[in-house]
Amino acid sequence: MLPYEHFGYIGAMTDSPNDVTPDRLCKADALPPSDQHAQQYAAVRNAHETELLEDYVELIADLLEHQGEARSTDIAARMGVSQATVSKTVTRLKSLGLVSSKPYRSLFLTEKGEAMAAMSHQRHAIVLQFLRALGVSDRTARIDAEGMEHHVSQETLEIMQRYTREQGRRDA
Amino acid sequence: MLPYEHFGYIGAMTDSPNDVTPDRLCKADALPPSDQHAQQYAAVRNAHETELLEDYVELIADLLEHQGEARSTDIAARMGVSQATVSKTVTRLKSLGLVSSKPYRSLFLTEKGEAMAAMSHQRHAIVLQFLRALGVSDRTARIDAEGMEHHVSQETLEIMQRYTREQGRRDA
DNA sequence: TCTACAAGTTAACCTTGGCTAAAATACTGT
DNA sequence: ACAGTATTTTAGCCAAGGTTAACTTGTAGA
Repeated sequence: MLPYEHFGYIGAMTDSPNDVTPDRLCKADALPPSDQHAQQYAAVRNAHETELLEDYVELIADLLEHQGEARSTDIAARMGVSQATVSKTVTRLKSLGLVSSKPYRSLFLTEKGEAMAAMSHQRHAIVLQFLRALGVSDRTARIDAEGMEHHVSQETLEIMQRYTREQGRRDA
Repeated sequence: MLPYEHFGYIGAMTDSPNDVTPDRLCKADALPPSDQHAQQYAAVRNAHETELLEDYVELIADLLEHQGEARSTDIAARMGVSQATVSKTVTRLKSLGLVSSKPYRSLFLTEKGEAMAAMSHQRHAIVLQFLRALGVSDRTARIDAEGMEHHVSQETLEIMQRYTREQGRRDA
């Protein structure tokens, strides 16, 4: 069974179709020009390339901070993946100059890796806080943030940040 | 050069670090339990599996609607990939029962494919409208929506929808 | 100390999603 | 009708990210 079959959103929507597709997005809405359309997909593919690397680096930074060291076992457990997979990915991270380590020893971030981790962490935090400020439950916000963070442009990040800030003021 | 190096978000943030990391997310913030953490990543991997399929199916539906037929050439141009890639992916879509076609002929969606396309389209529309309602520019909203749509849970979708609706009322 | 168990690595394999180049099929215009 | 062009498919290549199984290394306890 395909994952999407679990999603079951269609049923939940049929009662208010007008809210879903206002005029500017309904049937008559034309397709964007091919080249622009292609650029959108290219952006997504581009994001995919670094997504996993960012997740690793971010996780390694978190482990270093909270546990004092970053071990493959922990990464494997937290990523829900086998140790062999971690080992292979770490090799790649090393070849990209993001991570350093001696064989059979725990992992460290290079300067480049730390920069990436810091950026990733910021982005993650902004998206997570935004979702919570919107009213999304903590559990869901965490899951969604994990997936969304790599696809949010700087423009949108700034807007999310502003929203979160204003929302906080409103509560106070 | 890694794609993330183009992003350059760190510089933009250093002036207001307090807005970025409030107490509950700052250094002291503990890691979630391993198994829950693993589930988050699993959810992302799961989304990745269907992402591309959904994009294809959604695009095929759009082409059928706006151009009357869905040809590999158009898909290749719009996705920004080679025709060979399209051909291979379409083979997979057929084996999954989402698309049907005769060799060297244009493509159709099965019932299952249409259901997926409809769901995908709805989700896409909700996210896009939400971003625009937030104040994101059209160009950016399109790009971000394309990447984000596959990672937004139903709970968040409903909240986005409500926000967009209320925002619309406020404007009126 | 040395033996067992835990942790890390390596090898061999799979699928997906890209690519190019070449072959097969469909379409169009004279 | 058929020659030439456009489209689609096939074959062979590659890298990424996953797996299991077997091997190496590190470490802690008797």
